[in-house]
Amino acid sequence: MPRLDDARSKILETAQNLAQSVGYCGFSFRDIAQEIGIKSASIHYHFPTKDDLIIELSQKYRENFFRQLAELNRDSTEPEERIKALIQIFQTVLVDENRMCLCGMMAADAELLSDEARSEIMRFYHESIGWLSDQWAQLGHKDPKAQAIDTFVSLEGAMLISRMATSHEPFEIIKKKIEDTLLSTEK
Amino acid sequence: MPRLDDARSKILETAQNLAQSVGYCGFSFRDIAQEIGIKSASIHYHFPTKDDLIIELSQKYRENFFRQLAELNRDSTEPEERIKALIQIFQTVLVDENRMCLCGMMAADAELLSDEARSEIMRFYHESIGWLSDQWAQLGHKDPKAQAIDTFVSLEGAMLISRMATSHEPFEIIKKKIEDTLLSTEK
DNA sequence: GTCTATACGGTGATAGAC
DNA sequence: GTCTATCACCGTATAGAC
Repeated sequence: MPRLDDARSKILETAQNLAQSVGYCGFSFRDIAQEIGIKSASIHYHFPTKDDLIIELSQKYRENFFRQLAELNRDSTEPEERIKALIQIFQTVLVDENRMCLCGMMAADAELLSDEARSEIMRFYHESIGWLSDQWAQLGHKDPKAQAIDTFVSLEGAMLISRMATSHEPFEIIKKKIEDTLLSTEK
Repeated sequence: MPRLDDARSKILETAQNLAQSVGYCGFSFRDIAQEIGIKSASIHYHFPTKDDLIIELSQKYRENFFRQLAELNRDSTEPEERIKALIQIFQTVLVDENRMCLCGMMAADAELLSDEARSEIMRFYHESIGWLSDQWAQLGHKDPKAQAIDTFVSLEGAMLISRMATSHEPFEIIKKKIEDTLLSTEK
């Protein structure tokens, strides 16, 4: 994934990192501005309101996430490997970057978001469940949608609690649980 | 649980409800003040700083929570029933009050909290895992601590995502999964 | 596109009257 | 204990120069 160095992309990238670290109202335009070395007024040129920024940031996050999943669908023949790769994406965000999934973080802030921003986050959730349902269905799971929701919700909870507890143990346990379910799911 | 009507208790109760709805930086002293019909300066008399308020609020939340669990230990002879009752506590918070568990919400805000406030939230987590481990151990689970963490993390994730998606489906699925595990755990 | 300057409400917090 | 008044600061946002 190429990192564009134009201001607009920098703003989006920095805002996303902050949103995944401290949530919607935990960062300001001035925080973003300081991080990338411009003034907060310049950000308003690209994104008139904070809501505009959050919406586009969430769209980009979703598009990027499902682009990765689409690559998994192309590269991996086995749904089992794809689900493991999804877990790895979340693990990298948690362990290497010490951040929450944007969806989980914005879920906590749901009551503070505009309807449009919240819809964008909901779309991330529903598309994730759709993708996971497909994988579990291909594996012959008897209730793929329930298993998909279980998988997603457990991973989000694991990231949330692991970050707070400054321990990767919760994530590792959920990861192992999903892998055990993969092993016990008959094809 | 008796509701005290002195100002201090009202402040704590209102602040807790707000914290569970919109998180640490989603509410202000003025929000609390308006809700209970006093001025924000009066709150500072009882709690000099917002950090003081959050710390005491978190302590009270934890004490109240584990008081309920202690009652379960006294009233229910079966660990199975106790775990179901724990799920019911979270379900009431989510469904009837449309709120997050305070621990999960503060977990999202972890980077914004003082060390002391964060320690208080971590203590809630660790005591929860301790209690759940005991129950699963009594049921003869082969890895009670891992199952305890799985249970807790899944419930937190379920509350987080259910609230965002305005659907109780994720919570219901996690609830059923835990109940299935209860059924399949040999004594 | 980015800047300076500024508006203006919200925020935690304090001083002092009652 | 609660109030009014006030503070310094931070928040989003805008106007207009360059």
